[in-house]
Amino acid sequence: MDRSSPVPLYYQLSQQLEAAIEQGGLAPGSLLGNEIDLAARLGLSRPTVRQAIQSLVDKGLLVRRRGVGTQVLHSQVRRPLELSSLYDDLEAAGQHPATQVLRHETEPATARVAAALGVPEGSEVLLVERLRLAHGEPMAHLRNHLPVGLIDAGPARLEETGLYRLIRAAGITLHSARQTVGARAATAEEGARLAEPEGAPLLTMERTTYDDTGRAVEFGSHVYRASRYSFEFQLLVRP
Amino acid sequence: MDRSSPVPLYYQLSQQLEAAIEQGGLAPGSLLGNEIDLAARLGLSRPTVRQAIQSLVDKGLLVRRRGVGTQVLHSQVRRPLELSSLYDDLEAAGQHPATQVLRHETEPATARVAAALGVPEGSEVLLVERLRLAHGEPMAHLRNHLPVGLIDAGPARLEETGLYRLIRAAGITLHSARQTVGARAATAEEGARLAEPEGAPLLTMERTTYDDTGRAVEFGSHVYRASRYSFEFQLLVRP
DNA sequence: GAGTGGTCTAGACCACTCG
DNA sequence: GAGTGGTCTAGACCACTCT
Repeated sequence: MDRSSPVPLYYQLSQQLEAAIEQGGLAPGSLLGNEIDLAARLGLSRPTVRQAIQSLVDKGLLVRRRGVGTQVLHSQVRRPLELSSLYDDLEAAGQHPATQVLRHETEPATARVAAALGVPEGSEVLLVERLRLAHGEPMAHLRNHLPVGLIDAGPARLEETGLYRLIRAAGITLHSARQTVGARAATAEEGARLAEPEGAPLLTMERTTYDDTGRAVEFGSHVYRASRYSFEFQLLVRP
Repeated sequence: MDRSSPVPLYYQLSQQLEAAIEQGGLAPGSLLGNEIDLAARLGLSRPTVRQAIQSLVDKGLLVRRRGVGTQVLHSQVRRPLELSSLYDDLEAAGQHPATQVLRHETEPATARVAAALGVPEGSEVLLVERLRLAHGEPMAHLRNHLPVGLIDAGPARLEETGLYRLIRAAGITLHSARQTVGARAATAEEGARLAEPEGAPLLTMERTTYDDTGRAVEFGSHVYRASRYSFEFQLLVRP
């Protein structure tokens, strides 16, 4: 432990434990050893050690049982559910994402957009409509509405990166999002845009994203080719 | 605060605060007052008050800012993402769910089922195949594979309640699940089962559920009528 | 009965935000 | 500079599990 570091001690410890688990130093199913000894060995207080362990329990890497001990989970999978960026996901998967900006303009908010963003109906909002490609093939059609003035990026920057990065770059801290995922058949127009036949199944996602004060910063209506894309995520049960 | 109760003090406090927020006693955007005063007023120590507040921050009801204070979120929506039971969801929505058990038997595990459940390929596993109805209309076709002996419920009990309730009733603590949500066109057979035309869009979900030791307890391949059902959930951003 | 995690206390110092 | 949350300590007692 490095006491001169600005990184909190509990966080240093949780990262060391996580690394040990990921790299197999702590085998799945093995016991971690009790908190008191661990605290004494590291020269930390018990609450600090507990805080480190609790953060890994919250992440789903450890399980604690009263009277038994703290155990490394047999988990086959990791990766938590995150508020993800399609652009970043594709890039991380080596899919070479690209973006075509189809529209980038302000328009009066419809009732639905106004309700989602919490602005008056008819007030001006920014509409960004994009086609997302992977390996040069269309993957998804993305329509987003944002409050005007939230980001100052033009079409050029939108073609280089994802929307979430631009929102974060504007100093906004994302906090939560409400999503609805469904499916429907492609219209002729949608099919032409996504290189799918009319009637092909499409995955739809509507999402409203909120910042850390609870204000809506983005409302998206997205359509994905079901033949090329599915949502994958991990849920934790609330205790 | 009731010190004679077996309910932890931090939990009593977090429930009181949550109730005050839900019922509007604490307005969105308002500050909670500092921890020290709150602790003194309630006769608690500061770490105990912090634990209560932190649990609500984790739930997404409050936001804390160093140097500023603790604020009630302007949140428009609540309901966290949970490992949900379709049966319970429909029942809570007043949709009068019902179940037809189509199959309930053991069979040798296919490679895919074996990999998901972590059992040898070809070993016997329980297959439960059900049709879920709402208001008497088909909603979804549910296929689940489980380790044999995990639950001892026959078809009769499966028609009365959801699978998760039976698993929990068997003394198993659910911990996490890995889900994949996609879409595809209905085959003729699927269409007939769900009262949809062939080629109609269907929502698909595959899910492996794990207990608190990390062992897989259930693998499900489910198909929902996209015209009747969509997934709705809220995500929190990891700090 | 021994060992574990769960809860709780009463302090302390620091980093940050704001006026 | 005043006020806030963030971190940390060194104890204490309790509830539970297992042998």
